[in-house]
Amino acid sequence: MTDVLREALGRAAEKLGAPDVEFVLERSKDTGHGDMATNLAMVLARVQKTSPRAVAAKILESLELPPGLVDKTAIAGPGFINFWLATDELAASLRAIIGAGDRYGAHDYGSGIRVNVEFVSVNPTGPLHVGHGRGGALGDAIASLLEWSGHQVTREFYLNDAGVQIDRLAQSLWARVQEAVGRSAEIPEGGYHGEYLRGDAARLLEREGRAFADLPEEEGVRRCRVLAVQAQRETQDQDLASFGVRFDLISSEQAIYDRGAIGKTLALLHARGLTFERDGALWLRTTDFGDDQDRVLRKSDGTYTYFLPDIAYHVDKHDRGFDRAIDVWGADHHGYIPRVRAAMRALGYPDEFFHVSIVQLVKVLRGGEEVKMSKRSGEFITLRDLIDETGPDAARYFFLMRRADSPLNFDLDLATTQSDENPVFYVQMAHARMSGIFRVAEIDPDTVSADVQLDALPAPEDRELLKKLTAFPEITARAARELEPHRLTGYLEELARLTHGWYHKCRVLGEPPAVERARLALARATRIVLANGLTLLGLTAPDRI
RNA sequence: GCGCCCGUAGCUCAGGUGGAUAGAGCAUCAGCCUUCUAAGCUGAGGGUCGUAGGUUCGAAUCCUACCGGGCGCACCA
Repeated sequence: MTDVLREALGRAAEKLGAPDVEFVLERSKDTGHGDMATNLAMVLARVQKTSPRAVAAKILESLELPPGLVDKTAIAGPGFINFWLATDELAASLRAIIGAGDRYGAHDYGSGIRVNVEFVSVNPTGPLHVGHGRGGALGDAIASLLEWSGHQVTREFYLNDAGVQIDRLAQSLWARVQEAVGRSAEIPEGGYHGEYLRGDAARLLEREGRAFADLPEEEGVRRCRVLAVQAQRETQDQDLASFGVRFDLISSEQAIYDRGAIGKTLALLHARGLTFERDGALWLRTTDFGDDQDRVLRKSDGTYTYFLPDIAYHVDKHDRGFDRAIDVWGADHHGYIPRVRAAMRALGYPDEFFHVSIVQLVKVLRGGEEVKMSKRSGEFITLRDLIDETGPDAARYFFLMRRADSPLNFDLDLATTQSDENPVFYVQMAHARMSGIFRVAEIDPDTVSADVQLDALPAPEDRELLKKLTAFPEITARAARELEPHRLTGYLEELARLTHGWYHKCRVLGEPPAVERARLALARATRIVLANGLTLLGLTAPDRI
């Protein structure tokens, strides 16, 4: 309906001699301002140097609207034009919601666009902590939003299974193995002190036999390299699975080395004349592409920096045919963005190809006090601990309810509260209440007819709730375009508030038949939108709580 | 020192491609239970949108400077 109105306004602007003017058509924030509002007159007035209200009057004169769309128009404030939508138009929206069902809010504008969303991508050196949980929730939600707008999405995890940190992990595990058979052993400098390696060592000995500990150190450590990574990956996968996050592909850094992608990437950059040698090292001239200093690709000792395999990995994403590569990174990596972007430009990729969403830190609060985390000592709140305490729904919701680039306070007490103060509970409760109506009536909601007389909805709350439902597709589109799932949690809370208010004020069952039928349809539509929003974010939509 | 992010109600935060009287939740205060879940609802108070300039008919939003907080500035990963 907004499209029809927008086109009509565009044609009116054309008649007034401004064919390509950009204007805003939005939902009115205030019910006194009708259902829709546009600033078209004010924008035109600026160009034509006349009074906005006078222009608004001219627009309304030349505006040709199809019948049955708008009941009433008004010029208001500094020159806004407000529209009151006809009841028939709202009735059509109700039918559209019910007709689309679990696809209501989906779009197809992303059709044919292939997107790679890479997230979590934590080193396989220990369990996931809460920060990874936020990245996981965000990446998964971004991926889902893009799918809902028609994109073809691959969820990918980049596994840093090469490099010096894996050596230290292997040495640390070997030390725990020695310890487990009663020998004294030291965790190496920069190694991993966490308790989890003790458990891994015990399981390893059980599986491989006690003789494993008697291997020569070199061989023992070598085998620990593989076994340690495997053990951490298993734990991480279990944690992610119970969090409802699943990947289409795990990409290994080691594999990038093994298949010679490093050399190819180097050759690619060299062929473009963008590398140079200085002080025995090989550099990439990233300053030509917006970075504030050039970066080393190959150190003077002959080994590669992390930067080079990372470029190779993104080349690989590009070669696999993705139109966009979206990376979800922790805030501590944001300084790394300019050099990777520079590398992408150096390779001639369009700027839209590479995007990074930064996730800020999570502060966990209990009883109003911060729960301190220290990775160095090996004591930190793991994602597992968090899920065990709050359940996956609350954890996911809390991670998503703030903008990713602002720090998050995760209030454990609030997340586990079964009351309206808890936003997850509040939204799920709204869904459960809608389901409750059908349960009591002993009606299958999917059989409720959408073909109802909207005049039979007597309360303003009926109309307000329905209008809110019709905003859902705009919210999913905006959230997908901006890669901002928090827009959806915010919308769901607003919708839940209206739903609870409507439920309280407007009875459904036992009303006159026409009213009951209309409200059953409205309850069905509300249930659909709440369920779609929750499902999209990876949460359950319970029928009872 | 340089770069990026942030600064909005007592608290936690939306709004940020310039638009109408700056919003929500929590907290506070005042009310409301013969109900399809009170696990709920209604109302009130509460603001120099960090500060100072600038652009504009119009700035929380854009620009500049400054103040405060976070993160980053490796031939680490």
